[in-house]
Amino acid sequence: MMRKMSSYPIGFTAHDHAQCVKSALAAAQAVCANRGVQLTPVRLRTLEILLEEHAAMGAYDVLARLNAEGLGSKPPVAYRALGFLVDQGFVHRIEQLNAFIACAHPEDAHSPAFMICRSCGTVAEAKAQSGKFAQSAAQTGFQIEQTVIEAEGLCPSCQPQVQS
Amino acid sequence: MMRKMSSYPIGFTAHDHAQCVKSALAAAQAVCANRGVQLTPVRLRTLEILLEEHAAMGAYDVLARLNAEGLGSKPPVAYRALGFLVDQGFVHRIEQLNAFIACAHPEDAHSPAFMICRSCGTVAEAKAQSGKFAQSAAQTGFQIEQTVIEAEGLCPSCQPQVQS
DNA sequence: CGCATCATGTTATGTTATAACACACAACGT
DNA sequence: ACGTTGTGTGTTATAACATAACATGATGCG
Ligand SMILES: [Zn+2]
Ligand SMILES: [Zn+2]
Ligand SMILES: [Zn+2]
Ligand SMILES: [Zn+2]
Repeated sequence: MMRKMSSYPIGFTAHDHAQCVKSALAAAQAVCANRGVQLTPVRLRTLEILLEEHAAMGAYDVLARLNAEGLGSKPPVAYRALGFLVDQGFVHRIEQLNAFIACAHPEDAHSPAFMICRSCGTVAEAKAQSGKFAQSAAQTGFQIEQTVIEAEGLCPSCQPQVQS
Repeated sequence: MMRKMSSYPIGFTAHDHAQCVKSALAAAQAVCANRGVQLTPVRLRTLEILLEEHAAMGAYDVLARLNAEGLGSKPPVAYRALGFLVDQGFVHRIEQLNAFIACAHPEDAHSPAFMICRSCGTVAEAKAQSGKFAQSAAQTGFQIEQTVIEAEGLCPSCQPQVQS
C-alpha cells in the first residue's frame, strides 16, 4: 500500500473536517448502543483514524497507526477492527485497492459506489442506485445480497486542462 | 484460493462446452493477428485453461496447471500471461475473489458485470449497461475509464427451496 | 553486424490476509 | 463464590496474492 494515502476531500469537494469526524463518531456510538454491540477502544480509534484520514487506507497502514499508539501491533488486531466496522456499515472495503475507507453517508443503510482517481488516489463515495444490472440479475433468478461498484478514472482536478 | 473451483455453467445454464472453448480460442487468435500482438504458447494455454475450467481461478491455480505441463513454474509467468489476456479483453479479473475468468462475451468489447454465488462459487458474466452511476459520475466531473461491478449472492440452484 | 523490442526464466521479496490457540473479563444462573 | 458462556484481545505462525529486478533468448531491421 505505498500510495500517497493522505488526501482530504469527501467526494471531490472541501468540507468542515473536524465537524464531519465528530458527527460520524457520535452517530457510530449511537448506532452501536442501539444494536447492543461494543465500540471498543481499538474499534473506535480505528474508525477515527479512517475518518480523519478521509482516504482509502490499507489494513497495514491502519495497523501502523494503531501500533504507534500502543493499541495493537499484529495484523489480526487491525483486520478484526476493520471487519467489525465493515459489518456495522461504518467502513467500506474497496476491492480494487485492497483498502478501507470510512463511510461518507453513515446516516442510513446503503450499498456504496466508488469513484477512484488513478492519479491522486482520491476516493469519492456515492450511494448506489438500483439499476439495470439488479433487474437482469433478478430475471436470471440470481439473488443479490451485496454489490461492489467501483469506477476508476480521473477526478475533476486531475483531468488534463483544455487550452483556452 | 481454496474454493471448489471446478464448475461448468456459463451463466447458470448448461451449454456445449467443447464448442464454446474452440470458438473462443479461434476468436482470440483472430483478434491477436489483427492487433499485431502475439498469442504465444503460454498465453494461449493459459486462456485455454480458463476457458476449459469456465470458472474463476486464482493465479496460482493457473500456475499449477501451467507447471504441470512444463510451461512455467514461477508466479511471474502466470501473472504475465494473465495480464496480457486481461489487457486484450479475453479474460477478466474478479476483484472480490482475487481471481480470473475467461470472458463469456468475447465477440465485442464491453465492460463486464459479474454475479458470484457465495455457495457454489459459480460466476456468471453479464455486460454492464451504462446506468445511473455513470450519469452521476459525469455530473460530478469524474471521468470513468473502467468499472468494476460484482454482485455476490445466491445463484438459482443454491437458493433454499420453497415447500410446495 | 549492432541494436531495439518483445517474451521468457529466475531470484528474491513485498504485500495482504487468516488460522489457531491462549488469556482476560464481564454477565449469568446456581 | 463458582463454573459457564460469550466476547474481545494478544500472539505466533503461516497462507495467499503479487511484483521488482535482472538475466537470457529470439526476432526484426538498418
Ligand atoms: Zn457508505
Ligand atoms: Zn485526482
Ligand atoms: Zn467479458
Ligand atoms: Zn450457487
